Amino acid sequence: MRRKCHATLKPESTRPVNSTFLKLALDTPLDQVFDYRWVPEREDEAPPEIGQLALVPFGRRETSGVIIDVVHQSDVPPEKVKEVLAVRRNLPPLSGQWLSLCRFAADYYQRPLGEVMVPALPKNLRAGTPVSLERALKRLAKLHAAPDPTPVAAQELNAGQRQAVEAIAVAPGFAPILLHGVTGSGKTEVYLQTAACLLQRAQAAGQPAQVLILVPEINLTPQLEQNIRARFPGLPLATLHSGLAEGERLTHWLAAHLGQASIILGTRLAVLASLPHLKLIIIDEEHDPSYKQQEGLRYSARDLAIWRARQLDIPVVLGSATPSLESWQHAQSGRYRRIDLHERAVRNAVLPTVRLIDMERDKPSEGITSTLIGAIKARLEKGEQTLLFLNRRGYAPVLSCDACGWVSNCPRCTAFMVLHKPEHRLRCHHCSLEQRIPRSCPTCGNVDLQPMGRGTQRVEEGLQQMFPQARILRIDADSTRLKGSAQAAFDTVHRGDVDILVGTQMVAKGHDFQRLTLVGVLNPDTALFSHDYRAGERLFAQLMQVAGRAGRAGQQDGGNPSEVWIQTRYPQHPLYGAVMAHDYARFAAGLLEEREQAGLPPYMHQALLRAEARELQEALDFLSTAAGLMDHPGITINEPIPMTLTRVANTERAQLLIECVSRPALQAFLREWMKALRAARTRVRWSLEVDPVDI
DNA sequence: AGCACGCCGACT
DNA sequence: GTCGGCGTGCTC
Repeated sequence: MRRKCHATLKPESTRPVNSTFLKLALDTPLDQVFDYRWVPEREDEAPPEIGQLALVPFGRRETSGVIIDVVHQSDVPPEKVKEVLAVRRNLPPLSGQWLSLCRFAADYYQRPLGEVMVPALPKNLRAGTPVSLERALKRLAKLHAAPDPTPVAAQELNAGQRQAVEAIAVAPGFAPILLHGVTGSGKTEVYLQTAACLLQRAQAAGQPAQVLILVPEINLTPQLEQNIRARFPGLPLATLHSGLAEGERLTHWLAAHLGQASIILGTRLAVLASLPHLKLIIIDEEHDPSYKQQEGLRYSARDLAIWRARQLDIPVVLGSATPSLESWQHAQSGRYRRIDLHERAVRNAVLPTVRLIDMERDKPSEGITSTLIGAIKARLEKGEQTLLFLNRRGYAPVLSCDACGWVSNCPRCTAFMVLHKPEHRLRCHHCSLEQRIPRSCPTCGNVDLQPMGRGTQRVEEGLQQMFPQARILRIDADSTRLKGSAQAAFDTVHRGDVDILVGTQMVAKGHDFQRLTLVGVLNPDTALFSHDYRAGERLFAQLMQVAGRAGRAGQQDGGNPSEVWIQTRYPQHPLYGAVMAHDYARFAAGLLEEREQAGLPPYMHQALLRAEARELQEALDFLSTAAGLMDHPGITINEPIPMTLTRVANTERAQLLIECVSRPALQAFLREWMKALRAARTRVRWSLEVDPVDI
């Protein structure tokens, strides 16, 4: 009440000298900050601080934002300026370093500041409802008091690992280190001992310290979390990933923000956490595409992590058996330091033997060649496990009618409806439309509709017929839809209650299955001829990764190394040659040469303007107009083209590729271009992606 | 993006 | 006569 009087006291007079305005970053697509008037409740109330959160009226609703400045003057007409509803006082303000990180991300990816900052904070902090920090803190104490598993001593390091730990630990200031080593070379041990080293040193110096460990997928957090807890009993650990409930997320975020968690383990979103005492960043499987956010703010968590390390002048470790070409090239040029782990650190372990099966000679039945069937049989007899990898879920990618040529097209997308047999459904993997499986052909009435091609469900069915006694388990996005079911499935495999595991890329990452001695790769060839120039790189990484799943059961008894069989129609393809030789360096050298000649990343910097409309022509026209909006010396703007998957959910999509050899020049152009595009109001939905990965 | 206002078609 | 379609406009 009193506030109202104050506000209307003398609207025409000069502003009071002591009036206070807050500049707020709000979660809105409008690229601007918003000024609000702040009035003290009591005479002696101190003004809010930069980095605190404020609740404000915005349009007809209430929203909260981050205070990015506190000023005594506003350029906004006084009648438009509204008053702050509340300031969250019971939270230490977000640091200047965190604000700079967000400012950089907003600037680099061309998004409004508030759209970066606000979604990076737990919803429960944003809401107007008061959050009792005490109760949060109590939960935190509980979190730390969780019974730790039996402590596990640090493993003895081999020469390569020791060199890596020392190099990282003594690194002065900003030091990007590419840790290159195959599965089983002991990268995790290097992470753990490096973290231990830094934390101990900080503790000895009486300094608080935090280590951020990023992993590509939620599925990988429980395993690593267990490792960390076993190694560091009692050490406060926070986890951050999208699987957390809001309450949990708040608790863990607070543990990080208040500096109480020493180790923060998380997926890409954790890179935007507030970490006041950050001293080391570790990015596991740094090449993994999951580090790229594919909607909203399309950031690369790896790139932001590196920026963050530079900002804080701390080391950052990028670990991978198959580094991204960007990182590999930086290592070649000397910008990153490369450390190779040559040996397999696990005792007696040798690399699995990788062999090809020529599908032209050995015709598969039920998608599996006789060679592979024989190898599976041998494993069943010895009580060992087999993993069959097929990156295609569902029963069959398309249902068709032999009589008239009808195929199960999605009515809303330029894609097939995928047959899901256990669910008795046709399902579009792009718009999620579902239909019953038609009994007969919708065009000609033929009752004999044929599934074409093969997904994990069909392979599972075929295996059940071939090996009726075997315990077969399928792990893919469909079989693990329920929360916790993925973990349960992996546990079943680890317990040894599975003979044959069939899975998509979900099974390719992270898990070591001790009794697994055979990996079969069913249909990798499609990636060889993809229009996406990164498909080969991804396939190579995937094959190396899935090959690494083979455990050491046979070897510990002095048996043969594990086997990997790849079924292919192109056994001469150089990619497979490099996989068989476990030779990433050769493969990368070849790709880098191709990329340089073709003018592709990492020798070129790209951005992609995407447009969506009801009619394709509208989208293309918009892109043409956008292309002609500004002069662009030194910048290549290509022809607008329809996207490969042109229509999704009845929306036609097109894109425009922008290229420049200079990143700063591209950034400068994009900044001006976005300003111009935002000013030109259009009916077409559009978005910009900087450093796109799927072209 | 939300969330309003505003002006034309099928219903209790 | 209203309910409601989504076109246009604004958010300190």
